Amino acid sequence: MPSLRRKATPNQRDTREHILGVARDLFALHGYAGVGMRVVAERTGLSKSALFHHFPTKLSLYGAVLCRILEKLEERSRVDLEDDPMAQLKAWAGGVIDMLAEDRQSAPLLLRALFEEEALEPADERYGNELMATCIGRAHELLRRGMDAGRFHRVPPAQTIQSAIGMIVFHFASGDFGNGMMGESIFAPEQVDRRKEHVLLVLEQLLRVDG
Amino acid sequence: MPSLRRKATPNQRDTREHILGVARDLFALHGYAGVGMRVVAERTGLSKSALFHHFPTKLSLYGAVLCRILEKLEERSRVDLEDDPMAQLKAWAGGVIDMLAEDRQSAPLLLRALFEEEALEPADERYGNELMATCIGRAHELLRRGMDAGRFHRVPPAQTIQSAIGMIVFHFASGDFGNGMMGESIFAPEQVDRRKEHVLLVLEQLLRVDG
DNA sequence: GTCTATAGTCTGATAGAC
DNA sequence: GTCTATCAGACTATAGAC
Repeated sequence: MPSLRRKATPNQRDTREHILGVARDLFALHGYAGVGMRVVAERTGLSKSALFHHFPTKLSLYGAVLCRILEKLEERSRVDLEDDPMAQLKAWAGGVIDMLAEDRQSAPLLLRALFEEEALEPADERYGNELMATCIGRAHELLRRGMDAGRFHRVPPAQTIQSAIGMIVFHFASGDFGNGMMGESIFAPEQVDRRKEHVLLVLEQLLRVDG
Repeated sequence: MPSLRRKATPNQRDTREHILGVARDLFALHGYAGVGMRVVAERTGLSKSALFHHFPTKLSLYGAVLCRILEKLEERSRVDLEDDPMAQLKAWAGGVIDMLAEDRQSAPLLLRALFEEEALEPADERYGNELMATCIGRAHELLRRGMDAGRFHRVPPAQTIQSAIGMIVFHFASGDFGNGMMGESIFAPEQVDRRKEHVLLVLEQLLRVDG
């Protein structure tokens, strides 16, 4: 009966997952330098040494947390190239919004990773950049196709993508400031829907060619 | 000749200014927990104790840095209520963009302050919140007037402000990611102009009532 | 106002037993 | 794989001389 709840002697994978979840929450709230391995160990219920057994350095733990998030982002930003450009845009932005709304720690962590010049281990750095490039590349491609087909106004794609990311990531990283602005939790389901609606409206107004 | 370059025995104000500048750069790059008072002292050319004489705690130094930035932001976000709503919008967004572009450390510091739950000293917390509220309040007021006058479409003001802040602050905090996206430094003067143009275009497309 | 010296705590990381 | 015990160094902050 392998699918029964296992409680004792969790295997290596489960322990890793557990550590990653705890570390993600802490890094999101306090930043890389603000989190000590002691606290991570306490919250996971492990000793520090056991923790260092799973992740040989603090930086490797941080890198693993970031890559995990970027993998999800890459996965959720996929678009169907058969769709018309506006549907692709909705799929891209909608996917990213859903992902950031489901894991509330993702947006602050992503933002931090951008300006925190905390160089990751080279392998994580390469892998992370690759995932990010794929995600951004999809947006570039979808905008290019829309403009070439005459369905989108010709606006600078890089500017537009920066705006889209800003509108989306900032909002879901804005914490109490955002809660105060919106009058309720930015992660409340209906608030997430309203945010999606608004971001798509902004992009539509900018891009849509009136026919 | 009081205006000659004084080198020896700088007065208290100059020393404070010097410390604030050094600390701002460091906090922007490494976050609150990532900066030690030892490093701040080294970079300012003071001893640690001399530094603690000017700022009794690390938190008070951090608070002073943040408040300084918020003061500038408040100052630059002023609008002339006699102007028509679209001109007010341009003044508001343009002022904020200019400010963040002039002090490149401001945008990352502001973002950090939002989700870093690093409670400031109560006095700084209150003062900072007040400055921020003034700045945001101006945007709210300007949108309300524009809508009431029938010059702006009726879109949710809170959503619109979140989008404006996101488009502006994220861009100027995006560091190397942004540089890569734009193909040159996001702080190059002509890049700043292009960003301003784009953000205002987005807001115009969203808000402007065609006549 | 600035210094040297230091207190006491916390850091990331390791050694070696079980 | 997990533990206890420990390392050298960095941390914020203070005391007291000049």
